[in-house]
Formats: sequence, C-alpha cells, structure tokens
Amino acid sequence: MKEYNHLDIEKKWQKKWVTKKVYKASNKSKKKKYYVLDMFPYPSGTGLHVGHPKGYIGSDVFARFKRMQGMNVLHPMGYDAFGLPAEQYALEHNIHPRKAVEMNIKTFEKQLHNIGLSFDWDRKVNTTDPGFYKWTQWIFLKIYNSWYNKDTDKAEPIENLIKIFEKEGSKKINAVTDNRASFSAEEWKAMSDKDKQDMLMRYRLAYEGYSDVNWSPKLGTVLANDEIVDGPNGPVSERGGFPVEKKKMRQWFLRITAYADRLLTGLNGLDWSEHIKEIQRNWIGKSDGAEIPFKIVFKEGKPGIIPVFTTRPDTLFGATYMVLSPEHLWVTLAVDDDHIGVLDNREEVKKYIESLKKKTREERIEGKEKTGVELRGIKAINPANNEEIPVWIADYVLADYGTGAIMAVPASDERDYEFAKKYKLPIREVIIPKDRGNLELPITGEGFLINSGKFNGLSSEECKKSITKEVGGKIVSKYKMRDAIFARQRYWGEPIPLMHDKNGIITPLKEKDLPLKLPEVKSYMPTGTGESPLAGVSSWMKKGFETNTMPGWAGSSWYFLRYMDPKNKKAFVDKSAIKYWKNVDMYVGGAEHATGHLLYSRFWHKFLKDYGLVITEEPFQTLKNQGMILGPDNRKMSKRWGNIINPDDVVKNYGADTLRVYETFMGPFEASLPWSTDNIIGSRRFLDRIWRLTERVSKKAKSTPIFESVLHKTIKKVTEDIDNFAFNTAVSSMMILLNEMEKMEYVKQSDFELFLKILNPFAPHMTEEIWSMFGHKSFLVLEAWPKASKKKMEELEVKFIIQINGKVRAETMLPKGLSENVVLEKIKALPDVEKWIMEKEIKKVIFIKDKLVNLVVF
RNA sequence: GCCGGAGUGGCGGAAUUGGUAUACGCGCACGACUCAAAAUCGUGUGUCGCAAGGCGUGAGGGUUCGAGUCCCUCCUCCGGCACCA
Repeated sequence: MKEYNHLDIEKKWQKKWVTKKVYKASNKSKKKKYYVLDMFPYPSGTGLHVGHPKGYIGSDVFARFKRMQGMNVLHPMGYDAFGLPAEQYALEHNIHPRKAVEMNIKTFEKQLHNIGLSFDWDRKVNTTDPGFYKWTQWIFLKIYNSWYNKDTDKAEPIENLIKIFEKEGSKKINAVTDNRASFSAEEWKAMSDKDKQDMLMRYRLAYEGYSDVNWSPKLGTVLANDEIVDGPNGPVSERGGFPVEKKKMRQWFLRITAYADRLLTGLNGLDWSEHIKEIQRNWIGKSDGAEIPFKIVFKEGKPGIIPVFTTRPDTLFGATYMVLSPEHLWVTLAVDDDHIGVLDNREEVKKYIESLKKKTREERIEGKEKTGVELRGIKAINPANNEEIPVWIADYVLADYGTGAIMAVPASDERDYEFAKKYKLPIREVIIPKDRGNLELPITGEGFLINSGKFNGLSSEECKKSITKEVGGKIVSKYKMRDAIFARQRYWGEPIPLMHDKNGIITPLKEKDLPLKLPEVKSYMPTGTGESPLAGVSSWMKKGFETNTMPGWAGSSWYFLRYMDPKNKKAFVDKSAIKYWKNVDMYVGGAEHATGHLLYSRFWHKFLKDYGLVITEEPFQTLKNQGMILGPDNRKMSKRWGNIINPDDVVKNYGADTLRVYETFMGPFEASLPWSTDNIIGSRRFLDRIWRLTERVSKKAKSTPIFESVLHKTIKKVTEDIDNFAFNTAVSSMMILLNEMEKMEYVKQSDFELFLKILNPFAPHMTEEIWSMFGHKSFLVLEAWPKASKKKMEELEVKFIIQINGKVRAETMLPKGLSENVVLEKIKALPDVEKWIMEKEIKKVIFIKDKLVNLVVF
C-alpha cells in the first residue's frame, strides 16, 4: 500500500484545483448564491501564526459544504493594506510601504495556499491598488455631497438642500446638523461663497471641523475612540501602546450619528452573537429622555433660554441647581471680553476654564473628584415652579453629550449628590407639591414622592411625558456615539479627493479625475507636528490637494462589495452583480472589530442603500467570531513570549489536512483555546487510520442495516453541525463512524465514499486523493453533498433506560414502538430491576416511548 | 459601578424540548507485536469502597418521578462600557 505522504498529496491537489479553477464563482449562474466571507487581513509582515487561519479554516469548511450542496459560492480573499500596521512595519524596516505590502502579501498568500483554502483568487482585492481606492474615494465624495433628511430618513444629495435654501431658507429643514442657526432664502442668497460653504459644512455627511482629538505624538497621528485602550498611565493607542492626548485639530468627520437609530434597530434582525450586538448597542448608547427649557436671567438685560437634557423629567421638582459644561457656547460667550459685566466672577470662571484646558484627558478622568465654579450674576428659572436656582459650570458635564447642560437633582442622581455635598448646594426630596407648581398634572391626592415610586395614578412614563409637555420641553433621544474622525496625518492611506484654494473654498474632484493617486515622496515618515507628510510635497500643495489621508477603515468599509465585481472600471460594482449577490450571507472574523469595522461597514452600507447602490439594509446577515488560539502556555501568541506556532511547520510535519482537522476539532469555533502540541497527534492519527482503512474497502463488500444506520446518522449530524459552525462535534461524530468501520472486516465502497464526501470539507486533499485512487475522474470537491436517508437511519431495536426513583438501575434493548404495558412486563422480569422493586409498591410509572421508564417505589 | 458571557475528569471538551453526566480526542496504566525502541493494535481510566453500594457538573438552597440543563442567593473568571445626566 502507498504511504500517506501528505506533502506530495497536498501539493498535487492544490495545483490541480488552481489550474482547473474549481473554486471560481460565477456572476451568471442560475444556482442559488451563497456569499461566505472572511475578514480580509492586514498583511503585517510577521506572517501568519496558527491562530490566524482558525477563522479561515472554519469559513472554508462552510464554503466547501455550501458548494457541495449545489450553491454558487462566492468565497474570496483580499488585503487591507493601507493604514497604520502596514506603515509601522515599513518604518521599522526602512522600506517603502508599497514594497513592504507587496512582500508581505506574497508571504501571506503562500501560507494561505498551503492550507488548501478554497478561495476564488481571481477576485482578489487590495485596498492600496488605485483601481480599488478610486472607488473608495468615489464613495467618500458621495458622502461628502450628501446631507441627512430626517423627514425621509435618508441621505440625499446636497444639491437638494441648496435648492431648499434658495427657495425657503433653513427654517423648514429637518436635517441632522450641528447648526442651530436659521436663515431665510434672502439671507442665504446674500451670503458669500465661503459663508455658504461653512453653512453647508454643518449638514454634509462628511464635514470638516475642529475638535479635540486623540492625538498620539509617537505615532504622529490622530486616532478614533475605538483605536484607543486604557493603559496603566492613561489612554494609549491600541496598536503599539503609545500614549494618547487631547489636541484641537482640523479634521474630517463622517456624520455616522445621523445613522445612530438605524444602526441600533438594524441589529435586531441580524444573526450575530448577542455579545457583539450588545457591544454595538452600548457603543451607540441610546438614552430616551427630554429636553427641558430653562429660562436664564441676568441682573439686567434680556433673559435667554438654555435647554437641558434629562432622562428623568419627572424629577424636575427636585432640581436645585443647573450645571453647564465648561465648553458650553453660553459660557464661552459669557467670559468673552465683549461681555464684561455679565458675570460677577468672570476672572474666577476664566481661571477655572483655563485650568481644565491644561489637564490632559487622563488627568480629568483619573482625578474623578468633580470640580466646578458658580456663574455668579446669572440664575436659571425652574419652569415647573418658577424657582430661581444657581447656575454652575463643572467638569462632570460633558460638552458633546445631550445639550451640554443639565438640571441637577441631587436627591436622585449620585453625581449631582456628590457635587452638591462638596459645594454645599441644597438637596431636596423629589416631591411634586400639593399645588403642583405651575402644572396641571392629572394627579389626585396630596402630592407624592417620585423616588418612592408613588405616582398616584400616573405611571412613571406618563408622568415624564406630562411634565415635559407642560413645561414646553420635547421628548428626545440622545446617543453616546460620536461622529467618526475620518482623517489621518499619515502618508499611507487613500488621499482625500478634495482641493482647497487660497480663499479656503473646497472643490471636490470630478469622477473622471479619480483616482487621486498617492504621490511618491522622499519621506513618508510622520512629521510629528500634526501635518501629514503630503504637506511636504510641493506638486501636491500647488494643486491644493487635501493633505490628510483616509483612516484604515475606509477601504474595509466596502471591500466586500468589490469582490462581487472586482475588475469593473466603470462602476464600484455593476448593478447586476449587486442584484445577484446582494450581501454577505456568512461573515467570519474576530470579535475585536465590534465597534470599528463592523459598525463602519454597516454605516456605509446604509448610506449606499439610501442611494439605491446596494439593495439590502445590512451588509452581513450572519456573523461568526472565531476564538483566538493561544500559545501552549495559555498566553496570547506573541514574539514577546516566544510561544508562536508557525502553520508552515505544522503543514510540513503533519499536513494541511491535519491542521484543518485539529483546528476544527479542538473546541467550539468561538472559544479561545491554547494550542496543544500533544493533541494535534490525535487528528493526524484519525487521518492515518482512514488511509489504512482504504485497504479494506471493497466494492463487493456488503453493508449491514446497523452500520447503515450509524453512517446515515453521521451524515445527518455532520450536515447539521457544519450549518451551526459546530465543527468540533462534526469531527467527533466522524471519528465515531471510523471506529465502527474499523470493527468491520470489509467496508462497502459506496458507504465509504459517502464518508469521504462528508469529510472532504475538513480534509480536502486526502479525501480527494482516495477518491481518485478509487478510479474516479471527477473532483471530489465538486461532488454533491450526500443526503441522510431517513429509512436507513431507522432502528429496529432501541435502548431503554430503566430508573428506580430517578436513579439509573438497568438498561435493556427492546423492539421499537412497544407500549407502556408491554415494556413494563418485560422489564419487571429483569434481575437488575427485580431486586429493586421486590416487596415494594410501584406508586407511579413515568414512561417515555422508546427511551426511558422510571418506577417510583416505596 | 453598569451590561454581556462562562464555570463539567489529569487536559481540550460532549450532552435536542429536564431523561444513561464525562461522547470524541489527548495523556496515563497494563497487555500484544519487537532482540529492543518507535509506530501500530487491544484493554482499562470521575471519586470512595474488597464488594453491595454511596458521592459526584463553582458553593448553598428550591421546583420535579428525574436537574449540568429550570428558579433563588452567592463565589470566581473572561469580555465590553465607564462622570453619557
């Protein structure tokens, strides 16, 4: 018999599969489509360790399974090569990022090939390819040229908005905007081009703004909130662990907040783990509450209005002071030199604001103790009872949440309580008084205590609504999620296709001028000043091109669409391709992208949906997150611990099929587990035993009903398990089947071939080899998936479990389908049963057909 | 602090709607083959006990004929969010 030489066999079939293009997906197929996608990797340079392919192997088993089930499977792979990781690698090794990316992709691809993954390589995409990023830029321009209409709940072209401004001004517009100003058509027409641009910028879905950003001096760039983690000495960058501080900078933003509600409700219909959905829900952070207008009065002059946001408008009677965020526009104006005299303690307030500015983000969080200062000279009026209350500014009120102002109710809010205690502000029980202040609440009785839950005939929700309505407030929802910063001061990213002229007017590039290619530069090192390296390129600056580049998540937010039609030069994807492939059916990747890539992609997809460019509301219907593979020492695999297992070694020593079987068998797909150099031998033995068994496979051999029943039950189990991503139990049931076959003298070839087919997704090379050894000319990977025969699964005899008082005392084989009485007669005669029921009365019998009898005796 | 997930042999882990706890694999022990070893094959392997039998799924209680699975209280670990009004 031939030896099981995994090296030769695997190389041979990998080559054949590639040359015959057996994994090619067709855009013109009458078959049902199925799109199985892996999160494409950053080609990082250090190559793969055995943890990386765990997800790829899982999705590959699944894709092969769906293919054999007769579907037109799209299973592509590509590279996310822009962004920090690739650039960091290039800097460390002192080569051009493009060169580094090319090299790393080569390594990656070789490693992926060795594992026998069934990708359609003709559809490979690379985000750094100008043919790809042309369309990333194109989508950006679409976003830039859009605003969000809340009435239609959709993104719409900015031209529509301009037309409305020209016709009737801004008053009737219901848009997502950070602009509260209103103007007439005449006022709009009178504006300068620059003013018009600034005004529109407040509506655009991609906009330029100035804000405190997370600045990493070491990386020389700005980072998004989800790229930062807490370090021992304050926040640090997720990649590299470099310190991060606050800095005010010019930035491009994407108005993801416009989609907050759709991103939240869309989660309900997705087949994702509850865990990931919960992370996204938390991140979006919806709070239902109300905006309550408070009148602000001065010693002299006209009163103003400041709305506060609260989730507890029902506690309005317990408000004893108001707090504004130190960055509140009102405060900024009040300390302004033009407004001397408004505040009695202007210098004190100014000093306090200055002291906060000096504090870094980490100091403000670490200190935790709340600080603040009263704005002397102004008072707020509680609209419920006309009471005058003091106005403070304090660091515990955030400028960019709610309205940046709160009513403080120390009796019901812990933070307000703490602050009130510290500054000796009044604390009062939240009682709605007998006279109900100014309100006409439909409440009977003496007045009541909110916090004790006594609402006197009014539910807490009704109470909130009534009070809000009666004081002229409005019910609103607020979100924790912030707009996403869409700019990096780095070289290695997609250029933002905009031009600035001397007067500050911004012009988007025309579609025909895309892609705006990244220029060659002498130094792509970060400048460290916050300026992008592109600012040092004179030809670039002469044309006034934007110097920021896009962040790493730009390309990854839509790459899965490009796979549908990767070579199209006329459109980002052809309409017919979108119509056929629709969206990703099965998406596999790490859970660490929950608040980054997975959220941004949903956002872009919804935007594209608004323009009819895609036809589904969600990009990824089902999501599976593979667990990590830890080092044998139970620590995360890293150079630092020296615990990295290289898949190349495993493939060389044991074979790709063994690697695949082991990684699927080692535990549940979503679990993080340590690699075990001992356990992998079990998977290899499994394959060795199959190989040896082929000697006893014969066309002439006869099958038995009992074996057929085991075989077909295994087919059923493996089919269901793959569908549920329960690969470990699928493998285990095939091991059980093998144990059965080994007990037989000869195995019927047609039976064995059914086994080969269900094993094929796990061990495609070896099963293909055996298939051809049997004389088949076809590819096993293209054979049809077997169907479990109901008839053959049926058994004539069943095992009955016999319990006495709930404890298992005996078991016996009995013909199927017997009635309770017949079974009772039979089992009572069994010695193991008899000794337990002797001289006792059977009080009760629990009978489960074909399965179990429980006798309750005394 | 809040939210989410999980605790089962020496180890990785199985266990439809409550119905044989520890499938499958690793490891270990003994045996066969061998001059010997490796490989391979066979048998055994939760725990106490000579046995009959008892006890066993993080801890304690409950529901039930019967609980790893359901309910209550608590402990531990992992992940996410964190001055969001």
